[in-house]
Amino acid sequence: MTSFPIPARSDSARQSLTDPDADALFPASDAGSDLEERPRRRPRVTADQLLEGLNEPQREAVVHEGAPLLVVAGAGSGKTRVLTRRIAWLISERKAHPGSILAITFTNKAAAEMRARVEDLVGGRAKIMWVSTFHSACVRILRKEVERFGYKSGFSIYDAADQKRLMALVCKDLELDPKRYPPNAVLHWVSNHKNDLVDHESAAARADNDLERTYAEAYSLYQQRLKSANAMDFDDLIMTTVHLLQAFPDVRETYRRRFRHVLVDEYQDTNHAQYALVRELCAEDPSAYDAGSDPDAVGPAELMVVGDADQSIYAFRGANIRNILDFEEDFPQSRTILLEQNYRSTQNILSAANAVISRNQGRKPKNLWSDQGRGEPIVGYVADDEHDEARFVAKEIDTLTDAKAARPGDVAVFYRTNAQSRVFEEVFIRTGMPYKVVGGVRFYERKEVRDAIAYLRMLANTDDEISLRRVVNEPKRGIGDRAIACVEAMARRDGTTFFEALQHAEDAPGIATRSVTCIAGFVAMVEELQSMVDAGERADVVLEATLARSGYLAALEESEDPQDETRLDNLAELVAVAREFADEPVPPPSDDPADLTPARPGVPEFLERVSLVADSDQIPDQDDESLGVVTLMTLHTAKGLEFPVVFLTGLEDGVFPHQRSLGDRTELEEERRLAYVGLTRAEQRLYVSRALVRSAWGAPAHNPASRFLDELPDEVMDWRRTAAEQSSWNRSVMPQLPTRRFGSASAKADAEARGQKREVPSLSPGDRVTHDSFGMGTVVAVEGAADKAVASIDFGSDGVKRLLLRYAPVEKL
DNA sequence: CCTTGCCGATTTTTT
DNA sequence: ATCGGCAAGG
Repeated sequence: MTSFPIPARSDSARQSLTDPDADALFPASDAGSDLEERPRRRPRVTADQLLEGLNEPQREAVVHEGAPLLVVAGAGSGKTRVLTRRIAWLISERKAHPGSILAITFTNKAAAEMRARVEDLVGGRAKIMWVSTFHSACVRILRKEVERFGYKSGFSIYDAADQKRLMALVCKDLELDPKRYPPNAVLHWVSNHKNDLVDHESAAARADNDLERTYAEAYSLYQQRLKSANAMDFDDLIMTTVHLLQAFPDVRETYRRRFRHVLVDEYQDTNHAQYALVRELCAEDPSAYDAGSDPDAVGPAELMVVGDADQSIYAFRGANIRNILDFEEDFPQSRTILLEQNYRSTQNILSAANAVISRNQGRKPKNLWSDQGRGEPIVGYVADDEHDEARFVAKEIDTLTDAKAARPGDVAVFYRTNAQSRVFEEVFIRTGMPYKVVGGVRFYERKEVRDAIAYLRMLANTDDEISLRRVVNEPKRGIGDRAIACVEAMARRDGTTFFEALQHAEDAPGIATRSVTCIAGFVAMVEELQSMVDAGERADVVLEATLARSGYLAALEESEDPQDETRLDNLAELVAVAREFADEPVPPPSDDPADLTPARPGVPEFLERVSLVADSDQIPDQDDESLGVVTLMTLHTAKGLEFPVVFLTGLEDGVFPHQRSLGDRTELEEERRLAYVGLTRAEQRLYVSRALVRSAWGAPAHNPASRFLDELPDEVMDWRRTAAEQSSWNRSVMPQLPTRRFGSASAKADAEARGQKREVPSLSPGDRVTHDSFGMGTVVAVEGAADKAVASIDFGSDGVKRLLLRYAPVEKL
């Protein structure tokens, strides 16, 4: 089963996944005539209706006026509801112009849904609100204003892969040793600085050792290359917007005047740059809008942020949990409202989640409670290995669906890392269970899709050298490295862009005549396609023309490689996505001069949509008629969602919590928050499981129980199968083969569970070893040291294996 | 100039 | 285990 994550359409139906009470505004008596039938244009919603069904703190949050407001919303406490009702309240009761509202959500899907729900309440005028992610909002501002910084409005947006490619080029130019300066590490360093609003000049100025100076140099060159390609990376979108607002008071005033209400969801996951952006837009700091110097200055916008410090799980990408913890100090006049009643889960599930999260130090205590009764116990299962774990999950879903206790669409399977999805897919395919993997090897990351996108990008922005170089010889058209190097040298010499140099490639010194002919053909094709883009042609039409005209389709069709058939399918899918995009109704042009809604569904608009989609934008809509499909995803992607039945899998130290977090308390606490997020996604039934043996990198590894399992209170647990049953079963039924595997290893593993670190055995050629599944062997060679040590071991009939000693269950004899 | 084969890294989580 | 990037051959 192939699954195509398709970007959520902006008008996608609201789904019951995301909010349980979605949305009991019109009570039972009215339910027959239901939402669809109400006149689309101007539903009359009274104040009472807007407040109906809200508890006291929720109601206060909806009607609050004036000072900045922090809503601390525990998991499942109805924060989406509060946000949508508040927005409706602002428009309907407080007569706010919908265009004066800026609501920031975490994903485009959440944004679309919020907009739809507000529309249900107040009608179509809600369309002109800005409801978007930080990144989308910034792009909209930048498209309009960034020329002041010397970028062109059609700038490209580089994703992680583009960034890496560019940084690799930069490192090569600087002749950095990739061992000492891995492009990824440099990128990470750069990203951290951008998230802290440190531009490359300041970074260079504050570098105080050789390592930092080298990084800063790479940052600087990387930034230059971005700019000359007229491109920005994700972090630039935010940082540049903040710098723009700071550098140009008139721009800042335009937006401050426009946005009178700013609402931010998932505030615990904002980074410093996003925090600064909010402050710029709200003018919270009185000194920042000194009325004396600027007579047109406006007062601060009303700010409401919603979040839960216990669900902060993005520190690794720069999120700063202090933003929410320090809100009251940052905004001294602010008010805080706590939402502690949980409407989602049974008490057993909440007790489990509370018990786990309470182990974190220095958190503000919260008392989440539910009046839904204890519910089912939490089911625990210890599997032999990851396949057994997957079989258990599949069988359990089968049992539930047979008993009509759940539909496949009610079920979600969570895991820590994307790689863990495979086993579940295998079992689900075998048993015919309908499923969908969200995230992972994403549609937009497949080679052919990236190639197609690169074509479009290059057409929309010929300065985009990274995209241009990607497609210049794809499919093969006789423009090789040699020719590229000649053209590049000329571009550098003359200070022109790479594309300009291509246009008169015949002048390049040392270039072969044959290459020149090939290049001329390429340039002609690009120029022809460009004229379509310039004419504002629909994205799907341009895409199809590009795939045909470039020979890309033909090359795939002729290919023998069976993989290329899938590639064709994927491209067809991409065209379909583009068509769907181009067919979307264009929002009515607004009278507002600051309105930036893209007007045409052309190539630039399509690229923007494609660049900013998130994993969770691809969660299947489970409409109420169908049985739906089981959803598989990482714990990170699961944030903000909820399901009647949840399987939390791979609860093993080293898997979850992740290996890399084991040595560091703050990282371990983030993992624990992730566990908390996972546990609190469940409404009715929750399963936790682990595998005694899990294969990674081809070698089986023996993992001890996750410490989070120990933190679950006994009284809420129902252990279907424990480690003790497991090993005794193994010993009695299959004594000969796996005893060695479990007999020696489990005692050792338990010891290791406490000691945290698995030590790497030191081996040298000639040593005799045993391996948990290959048996006895002789070391042939050892390369690398410590964590990276790899040994070649001769296992006789099993052959010579190369094993990463950190993971391989090898013992020296 | 393009294909084949080997080596090496990769896996934490994502807008 | 798999994929992508580099070195040698056609």
